[in-house]
Amino acid sequence: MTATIKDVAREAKVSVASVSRALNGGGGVTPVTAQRIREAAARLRYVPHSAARSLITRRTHAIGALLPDLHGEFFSELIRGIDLEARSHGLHLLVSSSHDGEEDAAAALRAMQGRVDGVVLLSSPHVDAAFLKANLPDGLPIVLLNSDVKNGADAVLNIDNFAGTYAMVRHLVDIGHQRIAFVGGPKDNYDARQREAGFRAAMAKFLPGEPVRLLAGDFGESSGYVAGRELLVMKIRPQAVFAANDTMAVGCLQAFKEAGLAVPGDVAVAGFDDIPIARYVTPPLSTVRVRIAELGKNAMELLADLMDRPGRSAASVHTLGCDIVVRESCGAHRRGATITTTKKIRHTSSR
Amino acid sequence: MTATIKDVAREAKVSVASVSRALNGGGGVTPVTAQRIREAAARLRYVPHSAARSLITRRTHAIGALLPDLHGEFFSELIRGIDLEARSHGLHLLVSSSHDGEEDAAAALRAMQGRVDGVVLLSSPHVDAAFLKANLPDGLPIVLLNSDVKNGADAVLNIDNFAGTYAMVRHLVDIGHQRIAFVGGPKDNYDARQREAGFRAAMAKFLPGEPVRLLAGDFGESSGYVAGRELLVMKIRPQAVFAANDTMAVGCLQAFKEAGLAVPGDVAVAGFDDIPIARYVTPPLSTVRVRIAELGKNAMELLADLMDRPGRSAASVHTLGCDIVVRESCGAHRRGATITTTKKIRHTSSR
DNA sequence: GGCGAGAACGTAAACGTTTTCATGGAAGCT
DNA sequence: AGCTTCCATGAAAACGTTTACGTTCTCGCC
Repeated sequence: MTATIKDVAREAKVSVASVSRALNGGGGVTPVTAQRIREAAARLRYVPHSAARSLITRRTHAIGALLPDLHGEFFSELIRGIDLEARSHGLHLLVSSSHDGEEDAAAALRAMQGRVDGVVLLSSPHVDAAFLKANLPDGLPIVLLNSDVKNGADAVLNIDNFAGTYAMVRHLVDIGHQRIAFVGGPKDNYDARQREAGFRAAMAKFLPGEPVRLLAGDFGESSGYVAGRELLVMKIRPQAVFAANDTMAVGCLQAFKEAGLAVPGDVAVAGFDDIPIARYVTPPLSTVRVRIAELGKNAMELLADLMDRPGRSAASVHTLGCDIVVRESCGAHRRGATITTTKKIRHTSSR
Repeated sequence: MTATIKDVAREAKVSVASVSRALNGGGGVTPVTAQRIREAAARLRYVPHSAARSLITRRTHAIGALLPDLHGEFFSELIRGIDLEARSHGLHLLVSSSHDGEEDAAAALRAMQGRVDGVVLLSSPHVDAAFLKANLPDGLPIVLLNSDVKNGADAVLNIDNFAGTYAMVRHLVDIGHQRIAFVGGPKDNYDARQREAGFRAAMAKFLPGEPVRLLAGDFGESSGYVAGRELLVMKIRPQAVFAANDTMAVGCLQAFKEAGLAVPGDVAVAGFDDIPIARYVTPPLSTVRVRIAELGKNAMELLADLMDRPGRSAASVHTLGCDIVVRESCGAHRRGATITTTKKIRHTSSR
C-alpha cells in the first residue's frame, strides 16, 4: 500500500542502504545521489515505518506522561508545557491520565513499556520508591513531579511550595496581620505537607510568639467553607486566613460572605495556586502562583537530558519558584503586584 | 536485556509460535502448555515488544488527538473523555496540542503517520476538506470535532450549538425579555457561526417583530467588555445580553458593574460553555453547558467503530446536546435549574 | 602506470513479532 | 486393524528498517 524504503530504492536506482543513509543524513553518500533519493522519496510520498525503525534502533521517539485524576487548568497547562518542549525535541507525547488507584497507575505504567523512551510522572500519594521499583522497566529514564525526594528516580522536579507559602506569610505579616490561620490540605498530599511546613517555618521566624493556628482541609471547596465557619465562632478571630489552595480559599470567602464579614476589612484571605477563578471572586483573591506550563517544560527538559545521557546519570533534585500575586483579599496597599520568590529554576542538589 | 519471546519459548520448552498463540489467546494450544508458557513469561517478566508487533500486524493500538491551541477546562475535559474511552478499548493516546498555524497542524498530522490507527481532530478554521486530503494518509480513520459537515471525513461530531442557543433564547423570552442582544464570536469559528444562527432562528421564531441586535466579539474577555460598553450608550437599552461564550459574558458583567448597572435587575446576561468561572462571578452566570468529557468519549467511540470496520465505512454526522443552566444573571425565577436540550447523542444523518 | 587510500555504494544480517504451512500423533470411525 | 480427521506443535517467512562489513571506484602520488 504505502511506499517502503525498497520502493524508494528501486525508484532512485540505488540500494536500500543508500536510501537510509541519504534520508538520515549519516553521510557516506554523494550529494547528487542524495538529492535523487530525496526526490524519489518525495515522489512516492515515502514515510519511514516508525515501528520498523524502532524495532532496530530501540528508540520510540515518544515519551509518556502519567497523571493522576486531575481537572482543569493544572492538567491542561502541564500538558501544554510538556508537549511544546517535547515537540521541539522531535518527540511524541503519550498521555495517560485520570488514574486514581495504585493498581490503575501501575497498569498504565506497564502498558507504556516499550512504547516510550522516558516518562514524566506526576506523583500521587501511592507513588513511592517501591512502586517505581516494581513497575518501572529498569533503565527507563523518568522525571518525577511534586514528589518526595527519597524516591529512587533519576530526577525530581518540585514546585517550591515551601518558599511560596513562606513568602506569602511574610507579606501578610508585612502588611500588619499577626493572628494568621492556616487551612491545610490532605495529609497524604506532598504539596499540602510542604505548604504547611512553609507556614510553620515562616510563623516561627516572623511571629515567634504567636500560636500556630491550623485548620483541617482536603483541598475541596466545601472543606474550605467548613474551615471558614469554624473561624467565625472563635472567641479571638484571626486577622487573616491562608488556605493551602485557592479552592478552599474560595470556600472560606463564601462562608464569610454568608456571615456578613467583610474581606479584607474584617478578615484577610489568601490562597495558593492562582487558579483562573481567583481573579474573578469578590474580592479578587491574593494567592501564590505556580507557573504550571513552565513546570511541564522544565520536566521535559530534564527528561530529554536524561535520555541523551547513555548510562544511569546521577539523580538530581530541582525546584521551581512561585510568584506572590497580591490582589485585594489580603488587604494589601498595592494592587496587582507580583513578587517572584525564585526567579529561575533552582538546582537544589545533584549527586 | 529484556526478555524476548525466544527466551520465553526456551524457558517453557516450546517454540516461539506456541508462545505467541498462548499469550494472544488465539487457541491451538493445550491448556496445560498454555499455563506453562504463561508461567515462564511471568517468571521472565516478558512484555511483548510493541514495535515488532506493530511491524507485522500493522496496528499500533494507539490513536492520536490533534488539538488547536486550547486552554483550561475544555482541553482537559476533552482529553479526559477521550483517554478514558480509549483505555477501555485498550488503546493508547498520542496527544499533539497547541497548534495554531495551518502548517503547524499539517506537520503534526503527518508526524502521526504510522504511529496511530486513528485520529480525533478538533478543527480549527483552516482544517477543511483540502487540508485533510493533503495531509491525511488515506485509509486512516478520523473523527472530526466541531467541524463543518462538508469535510470528506469519516465521521463528524458536533456540539449542538444551534439548539443550545435556541433553547436559551426561548428561556429568556419565557421569563419576559424581549429586546435581546447577541455578542458574536470570531467570523471564522464554526461554533460561533452556529450559535449566531441559532440566535437568529430563535428570534425569528419567538419574537418575529424584534430587530436582531448583533454585536461583534472575538470570544475574548475584553471584546465582551467592549460590547458591554456599547450597550450602555444605546438609546433604547436591550433587556438582555446573550454572549456567544462565557468569557465575553464575564466581560459584559464587568462593564455593567463599572457603570453601576444591576444584573439582572437592569439588564440580564447569559453566556455559553459553562466554564468554571461562571458559577463564581457575581451574579452567577446563566449559561449553556457543554458536556465536554462526554464529547470526547463519544468521539472516541465513533473512532473505535470506524477502526473496527474494515473497509471505508459510511460517513456520518452526529450531534451532542447541551444543557441550559439557569443561575441568577438572567433574572429567572428558578435558581440552579438545568434543562437538557437534547438528552443523548443524536444521530443526525448517515449515508 | 601501478599502487594505496579513502569514499561511495551494495549485500545481508538483525531486530521481535505473527502467521502460514507442514508434520506428527492421537483419537474416532468402520 | 486400518483409515481418516483433527489438533497441538514446530519451522520458517515476512514485516521495514538500520548498520556492519565487503566490494568497487576514483583519485592522487610515486
